[in-house]
Amino acid sequence: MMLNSKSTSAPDPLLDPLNPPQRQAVLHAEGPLLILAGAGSGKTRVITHRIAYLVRRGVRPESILAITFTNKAAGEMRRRVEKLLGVEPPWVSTFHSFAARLLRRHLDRVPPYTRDFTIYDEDDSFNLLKSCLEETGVDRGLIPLRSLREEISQIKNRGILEADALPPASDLRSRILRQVYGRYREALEERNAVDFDDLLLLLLKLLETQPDLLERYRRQFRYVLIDEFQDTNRVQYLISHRIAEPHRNLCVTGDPDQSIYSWRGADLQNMLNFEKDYPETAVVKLEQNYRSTGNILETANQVIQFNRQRREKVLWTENGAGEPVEVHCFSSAEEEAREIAELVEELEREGVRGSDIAIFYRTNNLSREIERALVAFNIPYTIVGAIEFYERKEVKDLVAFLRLLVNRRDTESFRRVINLPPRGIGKATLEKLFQAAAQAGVAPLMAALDPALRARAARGRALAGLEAFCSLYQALAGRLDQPVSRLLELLIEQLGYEAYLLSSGLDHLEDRLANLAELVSAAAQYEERQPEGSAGGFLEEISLLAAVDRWEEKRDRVTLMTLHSAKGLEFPVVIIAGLEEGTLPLIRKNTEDRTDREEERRLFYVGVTRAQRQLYLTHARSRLQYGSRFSSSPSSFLKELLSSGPACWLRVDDLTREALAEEEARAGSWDLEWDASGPRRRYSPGGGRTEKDGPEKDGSEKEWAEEDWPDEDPGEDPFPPGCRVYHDTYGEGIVLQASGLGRRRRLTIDFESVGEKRLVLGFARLRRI
DNA sequence: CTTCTGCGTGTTTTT
DNA sequence: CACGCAGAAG
Repeated sequence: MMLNSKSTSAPDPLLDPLNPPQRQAVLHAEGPLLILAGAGSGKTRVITHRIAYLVRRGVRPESILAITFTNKAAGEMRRRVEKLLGVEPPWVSTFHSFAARLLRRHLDRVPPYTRDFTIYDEDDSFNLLKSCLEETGVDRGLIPLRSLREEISQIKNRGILEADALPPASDLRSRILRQVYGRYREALEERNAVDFDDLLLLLLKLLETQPDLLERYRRQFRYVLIDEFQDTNRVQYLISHRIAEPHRNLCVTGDPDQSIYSWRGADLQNMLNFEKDYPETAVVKLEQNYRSTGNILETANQVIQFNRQRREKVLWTENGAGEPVEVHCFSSAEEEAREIAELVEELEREGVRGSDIAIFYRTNNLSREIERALVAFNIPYTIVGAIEFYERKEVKDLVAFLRLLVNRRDTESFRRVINLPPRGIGKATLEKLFQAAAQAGVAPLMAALDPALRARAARGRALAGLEAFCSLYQALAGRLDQPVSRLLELLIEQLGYEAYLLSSGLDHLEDRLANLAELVSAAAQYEERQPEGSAGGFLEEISLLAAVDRWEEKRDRVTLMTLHSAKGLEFPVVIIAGLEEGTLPLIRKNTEDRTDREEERRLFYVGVTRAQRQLYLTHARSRLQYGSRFSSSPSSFLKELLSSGPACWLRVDDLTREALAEEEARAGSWDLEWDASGPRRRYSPGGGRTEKDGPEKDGSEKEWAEEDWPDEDPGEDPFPPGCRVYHDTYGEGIVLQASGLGRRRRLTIDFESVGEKRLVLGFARLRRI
């Protein structure tokens, strides 16, 4: 990794470790700069050294605005600059955190917003949108909420804030969209809340409508750096453009081949058109890779060359070729998971640390099977994302209460906690309360706190419940000056939340109770980091935290994450699972081409280029989904990998080759059973009945214990020629001949159903019969 | 008002 | 399978 550079003049820690293009990028202090940085080309190093270099030249650290993709990356960058300089640049963050920080200072310029606004996450804004839809009386069946939400997000990412600014509605759908969007916008303002898109959009509007603010930040941020520029959306680009326009010190880095967020509004055009807005841009290309072995890089290049919409770029390295990249095929996802666990175990036996191993997959649900296998093998792991801590019910409950304390207009949180624990306030009461609030022109919480108003909305048990809630609320509101962790403790205690959990009949009670403690300790950690912090600051931090940000690399723990989360990271050993057509590339049914194969390929590329020393690609022939088993073919990406003929950098399982050949043969045939429904077919073992997930598996799994598979041990031959065997897919057969030893032993078997096949012992699930 | 049951449906990916 | 939702009983 470290470059060996012996400079003749005095050693310079900022420039010496850099190669010529890297150095050029660092030295280009003034004027627009576009750094096309291939994977593993030392981009982060260039950015940190550039920041350090600017500071050394006399630029004040607070004049530098650096935007990264995750908070984790931001933290790392700050630390690295600190190491080089002894100074931490204060403005290194994600776009969203940066926006939140500025809005926290100025959003009261856009009434009715105040600086105590709440940030709504996906879930909150989804719920809010749902009630907006109900209010407007639009038939729910007309447009799925999901797509409505998506479209609204797209609108915002295009920079449109007011519903009136939408093009006049022509069809029913856009009329509804316009109407609901308008209502949603209003509802957010009433609640003093912003969603993720608003953070960016409102900041842009603030810069566009408040000349003094624009001026101020233009003067402050004399140098702007944007990392992962290929994944910025229009609004993000405009924010940086507004700030950098006069002084033109805008440095962007990115790799078009790693653009994987177009579904979130990321716009490659930002990168491709950069030179239009900044014609005097200097372009630096970083193509030397320091991260991976030659073989891994070869694989990466082979993958990405199949994309048509790209600028030619070939990564190269001086690193050795290393081990070949391995492709493995398994009969089922369960087996895939088990074999991955076994592989991890073996690697660890060889001395690889668990934390040096990462397992990637396309969708979160693929982690389950793998997790199960790792647990069975007693291998410690951490999983990034999936069931997020801050999305758990018990955590959300408490956070909602906290939010309501900070922002009384946060009606979504109010809804969540008003009857928690149950105190007899139901839909009807709530409805009346909302009406009373609307009439009085106040937020529902304020109506509840007003004795006259609440008496109008409820009586009897419900009224008593409201009163109980209000006295609790007021007691806690009086304690807002306390540290957040203390406030949370009080909250848990006074709500009687533990007792409520225990009597709620929810499952995983110990976990939930432990989560309460973890939340309190997260707050305590926040206080330690931010002694000046407030409840509002804590809330902001947790709502802008990404899954990876919460991930702490723990020694000896294998890491599991989605390919998206893997962006920007690197691991000595990488395993990418589920390389199956339909899964990676992911293909959604009933949606034509909404998924972009090129973006899927880039995603695969991102995964491949995370690997430093070893890369394993696995796929399974069948997978459980929705409770029944579906068969799956190898990913077309694997086919592409193999298309260049025999390659020394790739070691491919015979079963994969067979599967690909089968797929090819099938393509032209009219085999109804296999061909009817596209890439995903119900699994039919031996070509017969549909197999429902049955209990018979348990019995057979035991027989595949690892001790049956001597590794490179010539001992006795478990499958001598002439013996009869059973195979999960092919059924019964007779071993004709065998060669090789241990797990790599190859068998030629004559199956009754499909004829002769060659299989690799270590990966074929064979049973002697 | 709360809780239970049965039915239908199927979420990429994440700030 | 597993979750959310609608509808009915208590």
